[in-house]
Amino acid sequence: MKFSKTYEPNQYEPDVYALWEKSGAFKPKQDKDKDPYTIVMPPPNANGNLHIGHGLTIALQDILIRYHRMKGENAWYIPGADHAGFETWVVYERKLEAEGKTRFDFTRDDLYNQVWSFVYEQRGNMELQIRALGASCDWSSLTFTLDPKVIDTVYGTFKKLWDDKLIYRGEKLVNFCTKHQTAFADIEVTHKEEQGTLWQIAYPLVEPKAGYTELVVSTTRPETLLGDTAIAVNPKDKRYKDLVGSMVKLPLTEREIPVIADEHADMEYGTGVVKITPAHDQNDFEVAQRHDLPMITVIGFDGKMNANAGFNYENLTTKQARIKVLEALKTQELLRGETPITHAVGHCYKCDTRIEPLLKEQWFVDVKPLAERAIKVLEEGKIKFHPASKKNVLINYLKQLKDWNISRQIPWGIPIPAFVNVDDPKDWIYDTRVSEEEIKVNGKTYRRDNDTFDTWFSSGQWPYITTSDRPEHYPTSVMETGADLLFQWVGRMIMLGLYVTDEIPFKDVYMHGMVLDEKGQKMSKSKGNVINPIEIVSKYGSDALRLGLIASRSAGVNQAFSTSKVMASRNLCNKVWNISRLVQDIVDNNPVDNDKVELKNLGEDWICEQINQTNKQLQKLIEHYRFAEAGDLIYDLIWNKYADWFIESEKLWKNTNLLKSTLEQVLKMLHPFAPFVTETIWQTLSWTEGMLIAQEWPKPYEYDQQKADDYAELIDIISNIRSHYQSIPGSGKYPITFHDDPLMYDNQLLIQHLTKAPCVPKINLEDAKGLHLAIHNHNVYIDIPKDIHEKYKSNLEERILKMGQEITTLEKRLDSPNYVTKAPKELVEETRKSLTEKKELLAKMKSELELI
RNA sequence: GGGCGGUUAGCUCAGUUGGCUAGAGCGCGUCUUUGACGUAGACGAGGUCAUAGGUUCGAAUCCUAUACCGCCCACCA
Repeated sequence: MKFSKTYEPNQYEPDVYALWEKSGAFKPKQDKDKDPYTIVMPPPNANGNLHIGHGLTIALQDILIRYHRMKGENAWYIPGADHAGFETWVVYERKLEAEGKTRFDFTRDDLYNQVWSFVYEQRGNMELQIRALGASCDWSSLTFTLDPKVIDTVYGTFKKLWDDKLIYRGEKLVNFCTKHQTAFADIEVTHKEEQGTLWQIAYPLVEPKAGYTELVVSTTRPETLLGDTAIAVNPKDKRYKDLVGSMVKLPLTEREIPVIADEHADMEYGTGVVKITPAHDQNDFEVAQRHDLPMITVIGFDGKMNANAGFNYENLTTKQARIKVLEALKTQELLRGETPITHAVGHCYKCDTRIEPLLKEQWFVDVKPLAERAIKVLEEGKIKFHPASKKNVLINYLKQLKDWNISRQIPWGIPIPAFVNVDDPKDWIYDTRVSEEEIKVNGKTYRRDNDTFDTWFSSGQWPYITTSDRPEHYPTSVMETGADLLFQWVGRMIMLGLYVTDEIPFKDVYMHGMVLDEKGQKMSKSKGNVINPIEIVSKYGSDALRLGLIASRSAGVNQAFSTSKVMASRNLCNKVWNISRLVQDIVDNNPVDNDKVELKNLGEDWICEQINQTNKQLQKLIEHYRFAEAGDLIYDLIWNKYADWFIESEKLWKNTNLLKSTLEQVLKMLHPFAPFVTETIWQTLSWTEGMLIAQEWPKPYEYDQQKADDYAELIDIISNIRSHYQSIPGSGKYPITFHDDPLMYDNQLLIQHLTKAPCVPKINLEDAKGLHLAIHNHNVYIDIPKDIHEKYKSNLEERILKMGQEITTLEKRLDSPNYVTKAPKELVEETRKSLTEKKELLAKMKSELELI
C-alpha cells in the first residue's frame, strides 16, 4: 500500500475493522499474570439506531480499553443489545396501530414472538454502527438482554428476593399511562409545570356545628370528588377542632363522609381543609392507610370514569367529567371560587399523556435493605465517581427511595415467573414455566401473571450477568454511562450487585454529560436537530468523530457538539498521515543496514524528552479519566512538537532509525484515540509488523538532558528570529550573525533552514552590527541596514518598556518579606534567577538602543 | 420546596491538591508555491477569569453573599 496525498477515512476504516476482528485482537487474553480490565458496554437498543451519545460513550470506553490492552492487561470490552422493553414496545404498537390492529388481538406469547422477529431484523444495524465507531469489543461475548442466561439470572434474583421476603405483591397506587396501558416506576414519570385551576368546593355538614354549616376544600381535580372517602383537617388546627368526627355530605352523591384529623392537611394552605381521594392520589392513599378509610376507584384503566362514579358520569373521560362536575356544583351553589395555579403534573415520558395514579396489584421490591447496603459502600468510598459530586447525589436519592414497582403490562419483556391460584387470589407461587398460561401444582390450578419485568430490573444485573463466564472480570473496572442514568441504572446495579454477589459491581463510575446540538440545545426528533453519528463518520471519519467528541468535554457536563472540533480532529488525522508519508519517504531514500536507534543531533534528544513527557502525562490523564486533556496533549505533541520542530529538523539530519522509532511511539500513543488512522498507517509503513492494536505501550527513551535543553534554547532563538523577520519593516530577510557561541556555531545550518535566513555566519565581535537579540545567554544579530534599523527603534523601545514592567513585578514580589519566607524555596529561587536574567536583558537592550 | 452544575478570548470550552507571562480548537489579521500536509507553514492581535467582600506572601482556583443561565429530584391539595 502507498500513502496517498490526503487521508481518506472511508477508504480504509471498514477493512481495518475487519482485520482487527479477524485477528482475534478484541478477545481478552487469558494471561493469569496480568490484571483483568473490564468494561461492560451499556447495551444499545437492539431495535434502534445509534445516536451521537453512543458515539461519545464508545469513544470513551474504547480509549480506556485500547489503552489498557496495550498496557498488557487482559482487556475485555463486552458488547450488548437491549430489548428495551417499553421503548421497543411503543414502536411495535404503533406498527400494529398502522395495520389497524391492537394488542388485544393477540396473546402475549404471539406478541412476544412477533416483536422478537421484528427486533431480529433490525438488530444488525446497531451492531454495524458500533463497528463503524471503532469499538474494540469482543463480539463473541455479546449479550442480548433476553438471552437465556439473562433470564435465568433474573429469575434467580427474583426467587432470592421472594425467599428473603423483599418482593411483595401489593395493591398500591401506581403511575399508570392510560394510552400505553402500563404502569411505570416513579423515576420514569416526567413532571412538568402546568397552569391549572384550583377550585374551592363546599361540603355541607350533615349537622351544622361550632358555627359551621359547611367546609370548603380546594382541589385541582374536581372530578375525583366522586371518589372521596373523607375530608381532613390538621390535628393542630383550632378552627376545626370540634368538627373532627363529624360527617359531611359528599356533593353530587348520596354519600356521607367523615371529617378526620391528619398531618397531611396544611393549615396554611387554602382553608386548611383537604379532600381525601385514596384511590387517585398518593398522599390521600397514605392518609387512607393511616385511618383505615375505604378506597373508591372512580377512574378506570382506560382513563374514563367507571360505574363507581355514578351513572351521570360513567364512561366520560376525566376531562368531560370535570366539566360536568363543575356545572353540577355550580347549579347546586357549592362552588365557592377558583384561582389559577402552577403545579407539577406527571406525564408519560413517551407519549406525554397525563399519568393517572391508579390502584393496582403489582410486584414491588422492598428497596430499603438494598438501598442501605448501597449507601454504606458509597459512603465508605468503595466506588469512585467521576465527577465526584455524583456520589452524594446518588446517596441522597437512595435515602428517599420508595418501593420499586417492577411489573409492566407490556408483552415485550421478561415474563414474571409467578402464578396465582385461580381459587385464591392471595395464593401466589414462584414458577418459571412462563410459557404456560396455567399450571397445576399440588392439585391446584394456577394462572400465570401476564406482566413482564421492568427493563431496569434486568439491566440492573448487567455487570454480573455479562461476566459470568469469566468471573475474574467481576467486579468490572469501570462503568461508563450517561449522567442521566445515575438513578435508574447505576443505583440499581449497585443495589442488586451487592445483594446478589456481595460485591460492588464496578470500581469506578464515569458519567458523561449529554451531547447537545451546536447551539447548546437538547437534541430531539421533534426539534429536528438530531445529529447522526454515522453521517459524521462518513463525512469526516470515525477517528475525527471520536477526537471531536471528547475534546473540551469534562465528566458529567452537558456540552454542545462542535463540527469545528471534528474538523480539527480530521485535520490531525491527515497531519499524522502526511508525517508518516514523509517519514516513509525519508526511510526509503536513506536506507540503513541496522536497526540501532542512535541520537546524533540536538533535536533528537529533545524529541525523546518530549515524547517521554507526553507518554507519562498521557497515562496519568487517561487513568484519571481526563480525556479532553489527554486528547489535547497528544495533539500538541504531534502537531506542535513532532511535526513543526522535529520533522522539520530531520529534513536535514535524516536519522532513519530514529524517525522510524519515534513515529511508532507517536502512533502507539495516538492509537486509543484515533484507532483507524493509526492502524492504517501501521499497515502501510514498510517496516512495521503485526497490528498496532496488539502492540505494547511504548517505553521511555534514554536521552541527554543537556542536549534537550540546548535544543529548547535553539527553538527560542529561531522563534525570536522569525518573529523579528515579520516585524522588521519590509519583507526582506537579513543575515543572522553571532560570535563565539558554540550552540549557534554547531547549528548554523539548522538555523538557516528553519528561519530561511540567507546565511548564518560567525563574525568577530567588533563586526557585530544591526539588530541585537539577547536570548538566554546567546547574542544574536540580525544584520539589517542602518536606515531600517532606525525605523525599528520604536519596536525596541516598546520591548524595553515591557521588560521594565516585568522586572518591577518581580521586584515587588521579592520585596515582600512574607513571600520570601513563606513561599516554597524553589519558587523564590526561580523568581530571583528570572529577575537577574531579565535585568541583564534589559541592560543589553538599552545599550542596543543607544547604538542606533 | 430541596439538590446539583455553570458564568474564563469573537464562538465552543479546558484549566487536578492555590504558585512563574491564564490555555486549546475554530474564527480573525499579516506573510509564505520550503523534500509530507493549503485539511498546510510562519508570525501576530484578542481576556480587569459574572459581581461584591473575605482568607492568603500569592486566588480563575478556597470561603461568604448577590445576579443571571441550565439541569435533576419532589405528593403541595
